[in-house]
Amino acid sequence: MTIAAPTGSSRDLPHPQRAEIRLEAVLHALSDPLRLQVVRELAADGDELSCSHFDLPVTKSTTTHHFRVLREAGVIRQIYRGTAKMNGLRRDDLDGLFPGLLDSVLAAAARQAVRLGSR
Amino acid sequence: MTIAAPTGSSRDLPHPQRAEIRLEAVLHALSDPLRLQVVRELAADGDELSCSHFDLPVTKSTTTHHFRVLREAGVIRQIYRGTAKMNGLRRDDLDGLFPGLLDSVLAAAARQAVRLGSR
DNA sequence: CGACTCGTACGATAGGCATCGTATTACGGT
DNA sequence: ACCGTAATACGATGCCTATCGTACGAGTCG
Repeated sequence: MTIAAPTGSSRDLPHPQRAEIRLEAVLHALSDPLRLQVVRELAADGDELSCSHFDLPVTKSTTTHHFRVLREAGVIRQIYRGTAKMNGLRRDDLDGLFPGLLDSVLAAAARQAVRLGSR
Repeated sequence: MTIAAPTGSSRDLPHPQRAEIRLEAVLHALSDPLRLQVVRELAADGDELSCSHFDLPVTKSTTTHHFRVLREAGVIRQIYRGTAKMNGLRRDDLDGLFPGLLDSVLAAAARQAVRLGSR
């Protein structure tokens, strides 16, 4: 065990395995407007985005908290890339576990955004 | 306006109109295991069910609370029918607002039920 | 090295919520 | 008219959570 850091970074974050992801936790994670917005942007971009890319109307502490909720629910995957932390949707795992769910939620969110003030 | 009670009952419950239903509220309502279970049974039955039909591991007070959350989120419709209160899924409204969402969630719940101890 | 940036950790706080128990109201039947 | 049943209302309680502020740790670049 002399080797501590497998991939080069000394920091690594706990992610639930695919089989550990619970539907209720996913729904709960998505039921917050801030977090749903983050997920929508991640899905729209399709790639990894840094935490600082998002311009959320809360402090950095709160932002960290929301990202952790999403990660612990299994919705996103976070990895450190130098000084930034990159966030990516776990689309493969979610689609594998709950086919169509993520797309339905994203479509619903998009529809509602149009229905309300859009923006 | 001499007629007060349209359908015969003096009690009526506040329901959000279709346009008032918010995705976040729906997701939050479905993120509770008890409530998700109720919605699954309602969807399986396809018809209206009385509150007392459900055998939830909580007291009646708590049951009332959960049904109210579902109703106020716009997930179910409740009407008094004599001494019982019948509950029905607002499938038409939900499908109209968020096509495919409800079915995805139900399918996801069914899959997870099989994946875990089923029952 | 030193300074700056990104994000975490920890504490504190206030509000929400799931839960209960008990008292109360509304209907239906005897 | 009376009782039983279905469900609500209300108050209490303890937990969860969204939010903040400040202090700290890890990397990057001058």
